Amino acid sequence: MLSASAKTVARLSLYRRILTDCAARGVRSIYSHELAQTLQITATQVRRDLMVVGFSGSPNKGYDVEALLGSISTVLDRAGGEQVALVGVGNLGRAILSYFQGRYANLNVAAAFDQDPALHGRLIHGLTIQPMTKLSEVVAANGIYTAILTVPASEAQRVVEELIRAGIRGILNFAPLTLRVPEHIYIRTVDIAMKLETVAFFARQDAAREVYEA
Amino acid sequence: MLSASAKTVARLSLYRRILTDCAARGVRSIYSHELAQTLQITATQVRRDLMVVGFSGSPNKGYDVEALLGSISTVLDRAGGEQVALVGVGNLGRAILSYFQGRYANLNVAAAFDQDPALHGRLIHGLTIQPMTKLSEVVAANGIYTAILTVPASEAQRVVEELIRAGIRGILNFAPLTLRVPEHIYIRTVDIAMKLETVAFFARQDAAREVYEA
DNA sequence: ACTAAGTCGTGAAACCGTTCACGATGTGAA
DNA sequence: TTCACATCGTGAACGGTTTCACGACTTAGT
Repeated sequence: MLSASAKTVARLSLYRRILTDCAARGVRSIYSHELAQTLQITATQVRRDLMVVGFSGSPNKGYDVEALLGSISTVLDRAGGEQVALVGVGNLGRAILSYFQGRYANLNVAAAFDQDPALHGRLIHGLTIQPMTKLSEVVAANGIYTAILTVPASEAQRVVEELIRAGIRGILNFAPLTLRVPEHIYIRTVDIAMKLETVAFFARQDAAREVYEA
Repeated sequence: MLSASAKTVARLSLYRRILTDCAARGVRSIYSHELAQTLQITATQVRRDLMVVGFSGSPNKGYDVEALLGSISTVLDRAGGEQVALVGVGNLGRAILSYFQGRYANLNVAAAFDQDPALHGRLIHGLTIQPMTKLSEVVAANGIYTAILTVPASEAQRVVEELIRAGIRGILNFAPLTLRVPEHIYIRTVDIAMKLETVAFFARQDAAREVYEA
């Protein structure tokens, strides 16, 4: 069993994206410093990460693009492709559905749910919106264990409990609050307002610094 | 000049959200461990962060909610409210516009831009979409230095250069690539596909662990 | 007034992730 | 073949963040 940190896994995903692009352009091999430069990290970092997946390059040719792609995919991908459920088909949910529409070969939003009866049965970005009551059934039938949660903050805790009951073990949450989940559930929250506030803060600091240093 | 790390600033934003809620419910004071529990971090972490903003509580009453709110807001907020531009009014851009619509008193999306002439002049979620050529003018006129970038990956690097030329110093990027920006520009990328892949990876690991440990 | 209980503020330690530094390795040129 | 060179793999050092541990403080109860 491979033990990689969340940061390493995240970077592996980014390496793969670059490698896929390289492969498409016919590039056969790549050096750690090339990958590093594209992502604006250090070459050592890249080599460390690849060490984690147990991949070796050659001191002269660097890394074989196809082989590395395969190696990373073995680590990141689920056989048969990762099937994901999206819960909460509001504006953000739709945007995400649209974004994933056939974009990634191994990462597919396979079902979409909403509690609003007005949406049930409607076809949105290629998926028929289903009622929450179908959750367990669909999740089990499709071998889904990962969900994208795009419901209002007020609903999120309740819905997350439904998800877990239905067998979901990994959740990407967009509701701006900290959800309570059992130990064995992996959950990451993307808090856009918080991120934006952070960006604004540092943009302002830089402005101030310029002023003071002038 | 206050020197806080990005992580601390991010948490301050979250503390404030909780405190705002407390204030609305009439709660007068709060202990570090209460804030900690809500965010699922440690009480020490909370106290450290508040140390950074120079706020003191009392050993018996904890922190005064109103006073702490004011203190954090002094650090995070820009006088008159933060004005932000959104560039790229596709599905995700619209979802974000809709989300910020009057939701935060001190954080306002003040202008939206797109390169598509078909969108120019159209009113979407309360904003009239403007052509990119208006960027400099509008940014200068509204004192904007922060932007949300929701354009396709293929356009992102070009657009980010336009933003910087127009005076933007902080960028929240949703395009799935690493953008090249000068030293003094603060940029954060939210890469949804990468995040989802990470979540799926760990959800799968946990599943495997359960199986092996059983 | 004194004690017990609970929280705050913070120096020091621990932890994790990144970077440095360098030996090992493979390749091409003389 | 041998040398010069560039990159790889990795133990050790480093730096930033979190957590521990504990003295200081405040209040309530006796």
